[in-house]
Amino acid sequence: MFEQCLYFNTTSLARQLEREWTRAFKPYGLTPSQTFMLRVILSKGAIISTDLSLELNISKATCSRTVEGLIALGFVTKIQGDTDGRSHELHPTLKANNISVEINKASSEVTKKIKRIIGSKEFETTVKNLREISSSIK
Amino acid sequence: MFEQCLYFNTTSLARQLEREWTRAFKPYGLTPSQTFMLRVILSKGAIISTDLSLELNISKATCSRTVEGLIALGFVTKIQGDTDGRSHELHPTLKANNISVEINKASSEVTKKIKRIIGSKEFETTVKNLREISSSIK
DNA sequence: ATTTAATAGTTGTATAGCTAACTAAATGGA
DNA sequence: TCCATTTAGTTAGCTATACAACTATTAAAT
Repeated sequence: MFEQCLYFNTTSLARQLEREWTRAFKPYGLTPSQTFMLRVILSKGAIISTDLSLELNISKATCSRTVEGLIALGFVTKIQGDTDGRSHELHPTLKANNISVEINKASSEVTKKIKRIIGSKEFETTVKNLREISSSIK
Repeated sequence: MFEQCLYFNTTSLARQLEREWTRAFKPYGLTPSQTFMLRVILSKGAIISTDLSLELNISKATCSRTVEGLIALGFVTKIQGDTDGRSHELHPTLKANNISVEINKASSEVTKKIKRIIGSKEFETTVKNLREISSSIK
């Protein structure tokens, strides 16, 4: 019924992709949201909440809760920086560093699989279009 | 960081679109999920839960909960059909019929706005690509 | 006809997301 | 210096979503 609808088709595909990436990260006891956040923290080494929510395009409330989860799982620690008393730096733990390579690989495996199915070219133009739409309505 | 990632960019755009469509349907006291479900029910006249979840690409559990919400709001009624004792038909109420035209219009206004920003052509190829990806990984 | 399978829906439990309201700390005038 | 404003983060309360386990009903098999 909603063949032409951007909202419907985007949210619908998002749900399907959620399933794929959930499966990929399950061996590490992590959800996609947790994993993507952890990947940012790992790649930056240290980052504060505000920057993290910008990078991930989520609200600060959601960011706060996801960080909480990663701390509970022992993948992240909060470290009080000396510059600003309101915020603290988020650091990856050893446990996080140990799976860093693997979670990146798990994600790229799913990507490869989908690229194989739909073709590299269509994959890339679609991603490009998504980003353009996203940034133009921001 | 995830410029090339289909998962990240799809879910990220989905969140932004959610905001746009939420605003559009707010005057009717409905969320996007509720509204899209109601639009299906209005267009079919009568439909059972299983068909509804297929049409919307959601799980039967989610479907059940969303229907519950629409009933509580007085937009839908459950009617026991005579064919199958396990299921019941979902019918739109008068209250639903009264806003039918308006909610369709509200949705197409948002669509128009976004099309104006990004261009009709890009809009349409993107939607087409999303559908192709969706159906090929199903 | 009776037992087994499959199907339709609901409910429990969990994560992810949002907005709004809040606390605490830093910044900027006056 | 002190008050007002901004900024950083958390908490409350809500919806949407899924999977898994459940009830009830129908269909199929023997």
